[in-house]
Amino acid sequence: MELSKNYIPNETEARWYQHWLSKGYFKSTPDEREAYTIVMPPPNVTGVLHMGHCLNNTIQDILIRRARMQGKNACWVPGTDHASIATEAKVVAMLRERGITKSSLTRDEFLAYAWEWKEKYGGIILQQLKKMGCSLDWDRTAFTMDPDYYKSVIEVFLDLHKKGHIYRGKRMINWDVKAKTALSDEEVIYKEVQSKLYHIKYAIEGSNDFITVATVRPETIFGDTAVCVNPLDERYKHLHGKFVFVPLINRRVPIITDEYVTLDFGTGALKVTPAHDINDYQLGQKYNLEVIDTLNDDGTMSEAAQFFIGEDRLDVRKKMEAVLSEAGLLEKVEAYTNQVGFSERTDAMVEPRLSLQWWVSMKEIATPALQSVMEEAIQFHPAKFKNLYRHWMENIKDWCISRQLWWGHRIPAWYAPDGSVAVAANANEALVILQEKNASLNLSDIKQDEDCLDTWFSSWLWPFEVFKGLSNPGNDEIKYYYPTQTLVTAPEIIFFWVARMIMAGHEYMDQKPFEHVYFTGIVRDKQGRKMSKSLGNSPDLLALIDVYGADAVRFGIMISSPAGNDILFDESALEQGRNFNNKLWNVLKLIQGWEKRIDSNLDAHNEKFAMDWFENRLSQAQQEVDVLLNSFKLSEALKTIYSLIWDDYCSWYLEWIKPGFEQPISKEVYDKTVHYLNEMMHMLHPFMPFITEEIYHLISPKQDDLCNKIAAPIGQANTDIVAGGELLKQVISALRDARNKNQLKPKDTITLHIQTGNTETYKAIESILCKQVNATSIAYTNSSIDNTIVVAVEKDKFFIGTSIELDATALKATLLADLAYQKGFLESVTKKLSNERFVQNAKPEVVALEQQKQADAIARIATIEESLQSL
RNA sequence: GGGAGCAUAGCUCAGUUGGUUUAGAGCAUCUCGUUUACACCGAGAGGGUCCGCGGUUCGAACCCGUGUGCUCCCA
Repeated sequence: MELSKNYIPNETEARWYQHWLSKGYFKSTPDEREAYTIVMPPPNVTGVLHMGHCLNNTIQDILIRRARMQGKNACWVPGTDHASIATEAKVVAMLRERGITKSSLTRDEFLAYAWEWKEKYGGIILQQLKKMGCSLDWDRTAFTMDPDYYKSVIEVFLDLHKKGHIYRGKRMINWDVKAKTALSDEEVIYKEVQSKLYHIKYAIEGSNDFITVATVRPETIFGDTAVCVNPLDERYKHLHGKFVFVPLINRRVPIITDEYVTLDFGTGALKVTPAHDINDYQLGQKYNLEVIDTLNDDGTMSEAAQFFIGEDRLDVRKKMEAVLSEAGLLEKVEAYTNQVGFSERTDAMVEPRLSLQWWVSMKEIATPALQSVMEEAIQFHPAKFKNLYRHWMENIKDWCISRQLWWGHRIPAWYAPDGSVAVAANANEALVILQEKNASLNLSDIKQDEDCLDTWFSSWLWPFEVFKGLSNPGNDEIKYYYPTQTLVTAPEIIFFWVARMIMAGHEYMDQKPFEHVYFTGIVRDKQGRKMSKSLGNSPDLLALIDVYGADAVRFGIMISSPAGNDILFDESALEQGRNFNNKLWNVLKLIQGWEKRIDSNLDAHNEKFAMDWFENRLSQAQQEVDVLLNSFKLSEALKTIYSLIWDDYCSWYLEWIKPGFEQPISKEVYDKTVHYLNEMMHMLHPFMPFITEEIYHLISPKQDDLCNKIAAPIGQANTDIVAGGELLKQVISALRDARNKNQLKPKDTITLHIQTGNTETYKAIESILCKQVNATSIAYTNSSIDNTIVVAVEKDKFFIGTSIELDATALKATLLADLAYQKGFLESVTKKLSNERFVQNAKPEVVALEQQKQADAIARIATIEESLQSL
């Protein structure tokens, strides 16, 4: 078959992916083999493939394909996350385009739209992963809102509540006074507005003096329960421990001190309104201040405000200027620009408001999760994240799990009209609980909590619930696949997700969820900026795959992806991948071209050295790659394979065994060469699955597929043989360099004399050496040869004879540079050796080594000086 | 404000318990070359104050202290 000039990926990739699918290679069912399980971090159901997914899933595919080729039962589970905030936002935007507002819909109507949207657009990303070659078990595709999964999430809520880990607590939320609803942080849009900064005077108790406080929201003073100053502020030191009176209502409140207050903003004195400001709320908690809510849910002043009851807070703000001024309590008003939050839905100015939310108390469930990482039952790669994890887990804060959204798992709590609450699996069960207090209640009296659970409250169950470990406890699959082997994820969600999965695993499966966690880097652009939609610096992956091929994209992203560091993505890495594809393709073409000239009787004597060397070099590289992959150094493993193929195999081995033009090749050499290529395709397959499968089949007829072929055991490399090859490379490079420096054209032939103590070594490689440096003859000598170019490699000298007129100046310059280097080196070694303390204190082998270096340098200098004289 | 991490060639990074030459690789750059797999190629070359300062040591890219710059997480 005639092969195309360059490799064309698209057709090949689609064909092989279909073939693998039709053979069912990616499917896994429990059997007697060792399991290797990865659960894919579920992308948002709204997601489209971006570089982060590409990196993440390529890594997982490499691990899972390697495991499969090691004969393990590899199981990689795909799925998506309902992503409550992101999805709800998308659905709201879609509805808005159709002229429908969320507030005009009932909860059920909205959810119907959301599901419709999910069925239509959800999981596009999973289809895109097929293009990447990801070997996922598609039959297992899971979703965090599947019916069983939903039930499990609710069950976990009920269970944690029963155990006393879930409680209700106050939290500052964003309140939309028009929609009369809480907003998630994502639904608040911050805008810069021109405000006024009011300087208001608070009378000091037992004095005629005032302390002046600056605020942009004067209407909130009715909720003030303290005034706070920085303890270091000299202006207010005399007021520590005193009390002041809130203007108009004359509430007596303390002056407290806290570092939170900045000295140079406003007057340096802060009014503290715990009910209506998040920072004030925290201060209030710290100093046990009273919380006075002065707003109704429609944004009008409540009875607690005492003044302006029922009037809108913004109207009151305007009126306050006159009222305070009249009372002589307004010192001045300044223009002030600040950021204010507005509702994305109604454009109303958002009011911070305290609200009762659901919380998980973390201390207790975090303990085993901290332990399993510290004791390395779960290993982090790179290990540096252990510190970060420990620090966070030791200072863990309670987790607010309610979100003011509809799309998600609705909180299983019901309220009676009197505000009493029951946590239960359904309304009927809740009613029973609530009737204990009030027997006259019926179903229509009670209302379910409007909020949803935080997305992470469902995804923390992922590693076991994809096997129905909670909804169908102790089933065959959970017993076989759990704990999983490796989790691959981004370090930014170590706390949101990784830590919580570990907690849930211990709490519900009584086991860690995974053995290894591999943290990828963050994908950035060339300038180091994080890839994001708003910057528009995220490339279209499918377009890149079309241009370069999936293998090249996988190569490009992995080669620039050192473990644990961010990756700076640059298209030139993809070019490198494409070029590598092409190199592989041309290897195939070259070897295939020899097929019709195979001669079974031809002797392989001249190629023996090359074959022995490569066989051992291959084993050595396989060993190295194995070690690197075991320690999750994927990028380095790929570099090792790349260099083995490109440098050792193509640039050296193939050149050494290549038959002359139209010349036959011995069957032994041909078979070995094909065998090595097969082995290398095997090594490379997890990284570049498509082209390796293609070449594996094209190079020789095959019954099996590379995709699920089990690797042969790795041979033991003979280091002497490998070193012999390295010496040969070194000699060839040195001789080529000398040729180059003396401006010999590739076509110009040379004669070679070698002065060496190891004639036998060179006898074995004479034919290769002649071919590689274009020498017509090789002879051995005991002394210098006149009128030649002299090259020294280790202790051996090479004399290049040529009929071309030599320009001695270039040669001389090179020799002089080398001489200077060697002399400098000798000096440093000699200095070290003449230091008595070094000789006395250093380990004997280190001293011996230095002496060896010294002797070598002296010999080398003598050779160079001799060469210079003969010029 | 609290915490974690990073700093080595133009760029991205290796560099193991401190001693295998005066620090390596890939990409990029430069020179030469169209030789019968490949110009998406081949053969070569140049390129470094290992962030600054101080210390420990016979010996520091590596250990300790300190300064500077950058990144991330939490508030």
